[in-house]
Amino acid sequence: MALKPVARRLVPEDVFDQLLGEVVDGGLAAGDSLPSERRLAEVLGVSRPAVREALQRLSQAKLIDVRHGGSTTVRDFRTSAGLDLLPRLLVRDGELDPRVGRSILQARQSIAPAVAAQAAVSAGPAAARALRGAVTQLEQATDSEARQHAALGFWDAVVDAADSIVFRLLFNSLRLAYEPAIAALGPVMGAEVDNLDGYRALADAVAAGEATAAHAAADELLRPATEALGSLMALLEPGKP
Amino acid sequence: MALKPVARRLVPEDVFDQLLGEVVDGGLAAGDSLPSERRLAEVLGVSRPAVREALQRLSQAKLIDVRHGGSTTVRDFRTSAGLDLLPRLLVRDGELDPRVGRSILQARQSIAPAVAAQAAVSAGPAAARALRGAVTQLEQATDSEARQHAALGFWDAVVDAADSIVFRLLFNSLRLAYEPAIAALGPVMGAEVDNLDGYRALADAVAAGEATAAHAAADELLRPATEALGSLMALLEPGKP
DNA sequence: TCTCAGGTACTGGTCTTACCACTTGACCAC
DNA sequence: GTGGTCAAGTGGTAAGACCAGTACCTGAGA
Repeated sequence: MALKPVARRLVPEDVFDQLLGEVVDGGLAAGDSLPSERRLAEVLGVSRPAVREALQRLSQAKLIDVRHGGSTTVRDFRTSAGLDLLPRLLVRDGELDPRVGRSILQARQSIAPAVAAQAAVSAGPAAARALRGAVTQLEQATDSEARQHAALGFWDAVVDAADSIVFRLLFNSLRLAYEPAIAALGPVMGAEVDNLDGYRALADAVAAGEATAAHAAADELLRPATEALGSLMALLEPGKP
Repeated sequence: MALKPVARRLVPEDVFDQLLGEVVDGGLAAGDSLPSERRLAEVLGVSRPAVREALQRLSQAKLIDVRHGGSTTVRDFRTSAGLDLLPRLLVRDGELDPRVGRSILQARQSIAPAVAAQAAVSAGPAAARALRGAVTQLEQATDSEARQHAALGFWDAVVDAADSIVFRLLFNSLRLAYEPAIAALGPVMGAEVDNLDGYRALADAVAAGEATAAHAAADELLRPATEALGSLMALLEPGKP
């Protein structure tokens, strides 16, 4: 019996999602003016504070520009939004955007080896222990989804070992985008998380402080999935703009 | 007579900043409970909606956990916050945190070459033109600060050429952290933005589609500043934890 | 006819108050 | 122990009012 928590839609959250959708889908183009708070509240059938909360959140995400006394306008999210917008771009209306997914895997392929190399430089005994523990977790995971979660835990340990606040926050942002998509990504990532030798090699290199080896191990570990999704995308969108 | 615009503190913004400071400075540890909204409003002398807006923004930044009916608790921002928090961490109380700054330059050193390489792969004629225009801007900038802004414009063009939504949002996040610190970073970055040959070499490599050369050019361009700040930090904090 | 000061209508910013919905914990009956 | 009930406290939402800043139009003066 698989029960799941009931989804409770909060009003400002709903308003936020609706406006966000309009902005990222282009229904509201950059430079457009939004209706006034009172008008929005009336149209949506909610109170003004609810609209206000949603607008403030959009403003914090750099998606709109609110000016006291003037009208609030839509910004170009591609040039202003930060990485925290990524989860909202990857899964839209419950569906994965394959172009965003490919971009994530490409970025991962570029960045993860660098993180691994830095982890090898700064890792102490405690970090090495944590890394080995993560490998054990990975070995004990039974199904593919559990292994994907364990793999996230492994990379979490690598990022910890790297001891970099930027890499840490960057990892958090990417994980936030990745986690909701784990089930959908199972087929693509299955081979990668089954490659236990790859994880062991990476963990050993980091623990031994061998930056070059760690870099290479991470690159090898991730490359198959990156290339698999890359060629898959090339098939799906032959005439990419 | 040098007048400057009066700082218009908006109430929710002020509340947000105060609570944010408590969270990142450890005055409120992870797991701690915040006072109720009514209590906070009373203590701070503002209305509840104002407090609410601030709390919602903290919640969106993944810094607190708000539960209907229960108390709102502080989360561990190191494991939950996204990269959009970076600007707030880099400059705190008007001062730069050198450890965060060093982390940013290290991450830049790791990531930028990868972006340059991908730009070389995907750049079309338009992107190459934009890149050359950015170099021209850089050549025409007179003082150091203008050159730093022009350098940002150059990297903006590189990121555009890479045609990756993740790299684009990542760049936006880093730029948002970097821009307020430009004046303070002048001494460290001066030599880098004076290295016009380095930018030209990188632009040429990207325009020519030579990924390996672009990677190397970007690495060379950024390395001096990275190492300069790295050794500076090593001096400042000999017993880094 | 042009220019610009002033008014006016509309926008976001803030507060107050009230009520609803949910969680918690204590108490009580079974 | 188990489950039900209730009260108190919390966040969620709404309505209305007023303050503060902006955009625009209007009319007097040049």
